Amino acid sequence: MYALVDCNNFFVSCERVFRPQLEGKPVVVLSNNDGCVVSRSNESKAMGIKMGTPFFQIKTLCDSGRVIACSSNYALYGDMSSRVMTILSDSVPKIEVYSIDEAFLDLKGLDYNEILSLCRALAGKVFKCVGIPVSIGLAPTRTLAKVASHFAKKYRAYNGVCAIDNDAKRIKALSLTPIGDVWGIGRKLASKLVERGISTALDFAERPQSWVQENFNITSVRTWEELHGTACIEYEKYGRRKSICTSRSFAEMVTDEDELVAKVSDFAASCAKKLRKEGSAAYQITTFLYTNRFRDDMEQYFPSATVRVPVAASSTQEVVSEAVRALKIIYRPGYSYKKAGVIVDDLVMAGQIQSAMFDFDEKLRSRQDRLSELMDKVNSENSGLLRLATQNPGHYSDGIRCEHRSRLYTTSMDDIIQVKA
DNA sequence: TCTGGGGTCCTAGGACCC
DNA sequence: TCTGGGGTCCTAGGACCC
Repeated sequence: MYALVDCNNFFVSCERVFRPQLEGKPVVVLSNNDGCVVSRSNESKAMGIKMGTPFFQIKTLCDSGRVIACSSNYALYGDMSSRVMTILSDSVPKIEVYSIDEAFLDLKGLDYNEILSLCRALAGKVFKCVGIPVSIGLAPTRTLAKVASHFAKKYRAYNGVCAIDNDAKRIKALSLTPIGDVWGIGRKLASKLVERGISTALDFAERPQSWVQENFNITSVRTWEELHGTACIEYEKYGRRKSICTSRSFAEMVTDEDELVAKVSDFAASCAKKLRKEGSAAYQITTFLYTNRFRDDMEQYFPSATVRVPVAASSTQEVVSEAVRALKIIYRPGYSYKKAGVIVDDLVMAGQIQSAMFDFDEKLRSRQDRLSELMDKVNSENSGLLRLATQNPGHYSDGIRCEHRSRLYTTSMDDIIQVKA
């Protein structure tokens, strides 16, 4: 059996832990820049507010106090998440953290009765210790566990834990699940399936496997298998990430090249820091720019440029200078840019970097690496104190809108440092 | 006026090889 | 004028996830 533990309305629940007065009220959490809705309480869902709704469309509701909006506070959510995950991993042999608010539990070797009571106890323990309500779905495959967790969340009678543990329950659950709600069936696929008369997960499962194979791809066949109770989506191997990205939309559109250089430098510096933190280095650095895709009245331009380095890089200096080089390749005056970002990929572990045969810059590289190490050390105590001259003073998140931000309740030192900076 | 950010996997098609 | 066949590898872009 697989168990999927899913935190209910996670970001909203995090806010409520520290502001209990939000309990029972319609609350939403907004994305960066107070752009759109990314988490909703049950009450705001009931009002018909959809995931991804642009904030300006519900601003009147918020201004009149009928809905409470919070700016997102990722430092807080990350910290709450790790508290939840710690409790889970202390309680079962192995967990796989699937996202900030979800984890699969490996329950091998436990007998069924034990599993059910363990899951009930776990849900209680997480709520008691962290204050976050969770739903747990139990089933023979991950896809069915996802389905089960939806039922656990939707119907109070389950008390937070729902098991799909026989065929009758499986059929019943699938018949009540819209095809688009199935894990792995996205918008495009769902509409194709609906066109072919398939509206529920059961409709899909009842088609012959050969039909799925002929009309769709391997991913859909796996989903079909999983819905039938055959596990075929593997436990993710704990590999390192294959790419790292830092990007932001801007509150105000940017036209000036120097301003973009400063922002891209910040994003690149952030990528370099993430690389060093997990002990890897990158052969490829990509910079991309977006104009505002919602403005039909303006010229659109979505360029990107990728540069390769001969020796995998993780120093702030090198990643920043390559990202800026890529930016200068794609920058065109006359456009208003709404978003930019830097991606580093083709990653290797820092210990396994292959030196280039004619690396005339070897000394320079090793000095830059040492300097970056030093920057990390200083910056860990004084966030953002040391930076390259091309970077912005302050933090790249400064200047983006967050007018409804909660305090950094669990990481208060960071709070103070941010205020100083 | 105002519309997020960070990932993974799959596949078609091109480049290249013999 | 006529211009093969079969295989692998790589990559960009699409679809999906939270």
